[in-house]
Amino acid sequence: MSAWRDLMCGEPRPDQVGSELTLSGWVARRRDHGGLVFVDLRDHTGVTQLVINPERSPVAAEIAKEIRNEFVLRARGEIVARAPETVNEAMPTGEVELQVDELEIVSRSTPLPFQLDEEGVDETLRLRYRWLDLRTPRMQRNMRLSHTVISSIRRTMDALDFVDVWTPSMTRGTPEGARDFLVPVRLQPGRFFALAQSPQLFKQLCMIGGLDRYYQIATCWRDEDLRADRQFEFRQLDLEMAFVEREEVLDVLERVVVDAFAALGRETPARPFPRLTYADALLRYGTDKPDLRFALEIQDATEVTRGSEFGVFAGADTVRFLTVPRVFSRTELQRLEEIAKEWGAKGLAYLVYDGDEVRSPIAKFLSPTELDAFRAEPGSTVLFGAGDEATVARVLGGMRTHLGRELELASDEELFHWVVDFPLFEIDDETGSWTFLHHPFTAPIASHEERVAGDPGNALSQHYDLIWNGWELGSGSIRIHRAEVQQDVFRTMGMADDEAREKFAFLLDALAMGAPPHGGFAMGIERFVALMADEPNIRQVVAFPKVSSGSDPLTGAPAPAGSQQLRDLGLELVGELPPSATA
RNA sequence: GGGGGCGUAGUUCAGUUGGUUAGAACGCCGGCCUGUCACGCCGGAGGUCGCGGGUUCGAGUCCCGUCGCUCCCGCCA
Repeated sequence: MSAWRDLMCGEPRPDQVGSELTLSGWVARRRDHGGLVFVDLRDHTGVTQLVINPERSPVAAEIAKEIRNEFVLRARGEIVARAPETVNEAMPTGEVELQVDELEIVSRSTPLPFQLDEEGVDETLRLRYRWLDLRTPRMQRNMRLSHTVISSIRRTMDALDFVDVWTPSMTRGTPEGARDFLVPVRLQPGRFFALAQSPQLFKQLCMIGGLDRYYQIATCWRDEDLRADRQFEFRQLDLEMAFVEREEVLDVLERVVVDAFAALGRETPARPFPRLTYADALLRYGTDKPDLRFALEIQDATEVTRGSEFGVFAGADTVRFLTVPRVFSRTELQRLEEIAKEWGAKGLAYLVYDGDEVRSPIAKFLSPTELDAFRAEPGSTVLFGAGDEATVARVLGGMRTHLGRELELASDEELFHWVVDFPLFEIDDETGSWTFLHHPFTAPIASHEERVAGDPGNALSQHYDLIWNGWELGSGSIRIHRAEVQQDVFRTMGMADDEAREKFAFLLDALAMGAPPHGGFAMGIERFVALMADEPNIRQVVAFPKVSSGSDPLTGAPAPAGSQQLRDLGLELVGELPPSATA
């Protein structure tokens, strides 16, 4: 029993009536009745009412006059039962209260910049005073939920004999992928570390090093624009396993997810999670991370519309449509068309089945066969995408997601699924040459190894994504474990052998010295927790996040560097910089 | 780099077609109050309407620019 508190503020109950004890916490509210003073004393467990009665303790009553919101108090007194008419059924501790004998103001507080019980407070203000925001039930819940998830993950990994290995944050820049955060080095001016975008290569080296099952809650850094689900720095459950095939990796991840649900006392999702191929996902949902909580599916009409009298259909590589169980007004359709155009559509053809009537500017061009193919229930709308395949998928996929959200079509179940059989390569729009879809260490499926060099566009990879309600939780793959396959991949990407050697000598050497087959996964911790907490962005589950411009309202970082500091690093600022950049 | 939304008191917001001294609630300060629990009552302080420019007799309101926040596209191996 500490002198500071014998119970937490949420704990007093009727069976403790009569006990003399100390409570410590923050003042949530003071109700001063002139004589009697009531104080709601709060900590993260809850609130207990203190009663300061001048007849019981004149000294405490004198002190109580000074009390303001968010003062830290220590109160010693007796837990007493409340009179029946003063019981507060709305609070767990509402049957009792602490009659205060001794009261100490442990710490004072200035008036707050915002009220802790107010909703909708500007987020920058909350972040500027995050220590206050953290006191709110929302943030307490999120921080503790985050902890519960992470400790559950560690338990699962431990139970499955994974070894937690620390890998460097400061490492060598990766030539492709996201922008690196660079760290200048005083001992070697002009040279830079890059902050790790992920421990990818190190964990592969762990496998080659015989560590067999590696994991880490790894912090990663990527210098890309921030989003609701993206921060400069974030954590991932990073794992890698030797002598495994895809199914064993997926099994581990499913356990991690199910155990986390159980740790939070929630109904666990059914295993195994459904599988969807990349090709199927793109065809039916127009995206590789579909939200499957609603059933809308895209259908292909390319065959049906071949030779259509509607020129747009006839001239398109691909024609697909999405049937939505709702009728839209002209205005709504115009709005949808604008959205479709933002995604690259030239327009948005539609058929509205409004009762017996079909509203559509294009119906008159369509043959009976076509109309038959598109026929839908009265009270629905068919939306078309026509053009190249990628654009059609993007437009109709985007439309599906947009309408799913807008029309609130999603069921309230938690849906996890895997997307598998991704292509190994895609054409880089800028260079016109082959580039990897995920990273260059992903293995092709065994029967497609020859295609790496011979037919890259048709080589499927052993990559897999884990999707939860339309959010990409993470991804992984079986990796290349043979140096010659790795060389083939680099060559297909147009990387000369000496260039590959220069950038990845250590990997190629390692692969050449007894590399076991291996594969792994990386799951975004903050995304997982944000979804668990039902928060719309990951800032709400990060203790001290950055805002979308990339700055931290609390510390004011990033900040200019002093000129001496820059000189030590061999750095000089050039070009036009905002005034704030000069120290 | 591009597109959308927002910016009025410490906070959350209202502010009509451009028109008198920019309001409310909560918070804050002072006073009263011994059973409240969103305590109550009385009184008070508090505003560069994000910033700059323009139109106008007159701008919180209209226009242009800019800054900040936010969501999205690009980007995120």
